[in-house]
Amino acid sequence: MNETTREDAVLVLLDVAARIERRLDNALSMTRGISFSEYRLLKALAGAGTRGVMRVDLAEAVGLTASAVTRALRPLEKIGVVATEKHERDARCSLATLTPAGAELLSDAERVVADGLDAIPMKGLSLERLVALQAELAKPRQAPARRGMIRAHRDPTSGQEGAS
Amino acid sequence: MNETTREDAVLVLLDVAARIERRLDNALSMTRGISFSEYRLLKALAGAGTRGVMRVDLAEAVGLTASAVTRALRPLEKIGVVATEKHERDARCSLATLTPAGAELLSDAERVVADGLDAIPMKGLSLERLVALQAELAKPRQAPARRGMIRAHRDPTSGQEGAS
DNA sequence: TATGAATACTTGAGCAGTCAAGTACTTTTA
DNA sequence: TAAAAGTACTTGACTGCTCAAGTATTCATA
Repeated sequence: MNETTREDAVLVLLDVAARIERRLDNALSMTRGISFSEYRLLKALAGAGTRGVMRVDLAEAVGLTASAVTRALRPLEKIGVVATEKHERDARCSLATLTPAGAELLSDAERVVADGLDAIPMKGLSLERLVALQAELAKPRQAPARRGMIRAHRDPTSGQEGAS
Repeated sequence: MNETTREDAVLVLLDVAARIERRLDNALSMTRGISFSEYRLLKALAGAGTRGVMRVDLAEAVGLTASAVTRALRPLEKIGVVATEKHERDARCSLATLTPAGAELLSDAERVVADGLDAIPMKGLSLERLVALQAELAKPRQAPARRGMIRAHRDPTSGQEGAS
């Protein structure tokens, strides 16, 4: 029966998350014409400052695949809120940055999100626990990288390091 | 800055939920060939006992639209884990029930989910808070039903009442 | 230094959901 | 009791994601 309680908790957690996400998504798309995913992308870009961010890191930051980021970024570039430039030393990478227009859109969107969140009483739900849970879940699933199979040539001078 | 902290908490919550859902979905589809949505549908059907459940109530229970339930139920019927019969007094409704094969699949799937959850330390995250949050979020968004616009002819004898 | 492996990104195909509109039926009300 | 309104479900068109495969590039190594 305790088993059931824990599963119920998880089911409720998932349900709550879905509702919050849908609510924020609606608010954003109605008032600013962007989706919640796009909002998260803009936020991740802003978090990287003036450095450009690679697609893969963006994907990691917002919980999408690189493929999804490629597709999501295109319209954002088209409307001029995101710009892409080449990495000067690694031609494979294209680094995305927030334009001034993008920064403005983001700050508008942040207000929308804050308003949306006002209706949601999160107090009592500890951020620490959630972060711990997140870290736990972000661990590699299996095959814990037996040899030195670490990301090879990440360049400290330009790839983002703290877009979370 | 407190504003930011709360938004961060929500963002982390959504992230955690997405990771858990993906993990369970993978586990279920690899071992039992069903998605997490399908699992939730089966569970909702089981919760209704022998009574059939209407599409709309199923949708409400699992957080999908009636449209999505219609589409999701079709393959489940095809493989024989769900059966549909007509409501005897309201020809609009089709009532879904779990077949014995469906009940068996569900109990297998429940084991898979329980195993998947074992890796997730949920302790410290109170179910009560989550449920309160869920209730809050489930409230009608706006236009609180000004006249007596309540669900009309819900039949106590067959429509489900506790499939949650 | 040539070759194989890893990495960054893009693209094609497919899937699972949404919304809007349509059908069939039931209830309300004038 | 006929018309209007509401409800249950389905369908068509679309979106936003995924995975798998392909291209271009860089790193590692024999």
